[in-house]
Amino acid sequence: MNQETPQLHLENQLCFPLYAASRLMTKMYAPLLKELDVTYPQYLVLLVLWQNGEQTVNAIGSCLLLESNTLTPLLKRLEQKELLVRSRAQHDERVVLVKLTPSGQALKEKAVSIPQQIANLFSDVDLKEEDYATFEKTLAQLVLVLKERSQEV
Amino acid sequence: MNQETPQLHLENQLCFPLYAASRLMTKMYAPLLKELDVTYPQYLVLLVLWQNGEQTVNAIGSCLLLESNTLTPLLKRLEQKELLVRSRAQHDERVVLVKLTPSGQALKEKAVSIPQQIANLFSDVDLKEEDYATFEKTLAQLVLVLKERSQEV
DNA sequence: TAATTTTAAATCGCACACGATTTAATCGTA
DNA sequence: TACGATTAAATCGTGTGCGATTTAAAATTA
Repeated sequence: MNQETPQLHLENQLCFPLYAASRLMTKMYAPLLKELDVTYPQYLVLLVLWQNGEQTVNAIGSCLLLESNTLTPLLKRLEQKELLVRSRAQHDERVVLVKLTPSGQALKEKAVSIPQQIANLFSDVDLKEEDYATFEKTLAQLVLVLKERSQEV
Repeated sequence: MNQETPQLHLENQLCFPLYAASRLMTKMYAPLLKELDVTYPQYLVLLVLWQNGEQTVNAIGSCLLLESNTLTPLLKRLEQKELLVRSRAQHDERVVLVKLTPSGQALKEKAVSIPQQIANLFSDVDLKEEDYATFEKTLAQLVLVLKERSQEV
């Protein structure tokens, strides 16, 4: 069809492979997360809580680049599952503290094997160690740059 | 906090940087796409139509890795904006053909500058040409592998 | 040909994302 | 101490994504 504007071809965009990879990767996690009865974004919140313990909605958001408009409903769902509790901070009533329940903490034991299970799904992929290292590093750099850019008002 | 399970640390996941990069990248496009009055997924559909011309819902979906459950409502919105028309194929009434309207075709002229504008936003980023090439190649490989895996039933 | 299976979209329900606004608490300053 | 500005969550509305199901048409097969 249109050969005059290759810059608009799907395969020449950086954005699309990122969008595709992100969604496909999430789908790989789906069957594993089903065992935990959580969604992928809920899993990310749990990762943050397992790693850093009790913290504010904003703190979780700054880890995951999400805001209260997304987090509040998500946290309410995790609260309904009794994986965490939300409470107003005493020293500042604006702040909501999020803390794992014992059952939320315990769920970590079921989650520890997930990274290895995901890695196993890639075990047969022939990818140069070196190229993968470059990939991870460049991706991290990209995220950093994008974060900077998005904060510029 | 928890030093015993580094495999669950956010920074050690591959999935999270992909998720973050995808969302941040979409946000970079937002102000440019606002000029066209389309969303990012709508823009992707237009890219496919500009590139390949009239085609079925399934064909668009296989380019973008989306299915009719996502595409049908999205295409209806683009139809309401009069950027495209949907019609049943005569030879097979199950199939819906999607075709740009003149105004949908014309919108391409406003879109051609977008890739360059995005590139300009990265112009000051110090990234080795070579590393970026490796990055793009590895990302494309990753998407291929993930596509294969997701098709395995 | 008639019954069964397959296929393409559409529909449904739920859970994100996110821009924009609102609410309530705290801060900063005159 | 008032009072406007700032801050943290919550709320609201729209638009995806996607698993699951439904609908209707076409293909296959008994």
